[in-house]
Amino acid sequence: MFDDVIRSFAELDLRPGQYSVLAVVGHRPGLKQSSVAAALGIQRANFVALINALERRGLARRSAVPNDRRSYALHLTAEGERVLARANARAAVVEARLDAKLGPGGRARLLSLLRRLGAHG
Amino acid sequence: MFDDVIRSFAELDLRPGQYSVLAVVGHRPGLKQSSVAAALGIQRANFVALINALERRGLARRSAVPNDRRSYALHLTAEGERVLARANARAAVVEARLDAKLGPGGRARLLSLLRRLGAHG
DNA sequence: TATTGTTATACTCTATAACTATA
DNA sequence: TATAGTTATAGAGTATAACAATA
Repeated sequence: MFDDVIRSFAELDLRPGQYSVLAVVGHRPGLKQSSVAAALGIQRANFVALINALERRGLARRSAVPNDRRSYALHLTAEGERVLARANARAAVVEARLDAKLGPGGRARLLSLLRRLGAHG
Repeated sequence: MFDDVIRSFAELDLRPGQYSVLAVVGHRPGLKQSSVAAALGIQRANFVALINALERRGLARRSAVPNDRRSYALHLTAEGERVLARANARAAVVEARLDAKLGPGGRARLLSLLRRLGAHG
């Protein structure tokens, strides 16, 4: 299933981790670099190369934060928004395939069970 | 959940992949090295270091196969059986924790849904 | 003192190509 | 020709320590 996701994004030259960054930054523009990393469970040391690559490709950009010269705020470029939209479309196709396999209500039942696994205690 | 498994085996100095090898070889002694690798979805090139480590620790051993001098048959040593038994006990504890989180019948429902995800088509 | 971004480094898992010795 | 085991190598992903700039 994860390989299916990887193949699906490969045509956009996007790794799953890169897609998750685009999705978070697209949904909440202006978040600090380390906040995005934390939201995705990525350590900030490892996040640097990730955001570097997206910035080099012109999909995301760092911008200065007023009142805190240590931080960068992250935004998508117009091209980044376009790539994110195309990736979302592909993700929807993968999800539809999953739903077809799981049957009606299957996804909700699966997510409910998986949430319990993550519950603390 | 996977981190829980890793922590649980760490006290036996066993990685999840090593445990899976012990489990397969313990359950079906005499399988060829490449059959065990294939059964676990591990490429034979990467399996070499894995089985080397288990053999060096005295948990598993390679033995000659009659009529095919290319192959090795894999078996557990007495110590390997003991470590496997202790690992199985720890795995049972982890499983009990999972069952407690999932509730009655939860595991069966979860496995049923996951099996559908793996179904071809 | 603590935090942000960064670099360097190391370890695990995985993937591929190529070799050898057998079949 | 094909297969079993092996070696070498490279790429991701991830983890920790340490540093400079800033708070």
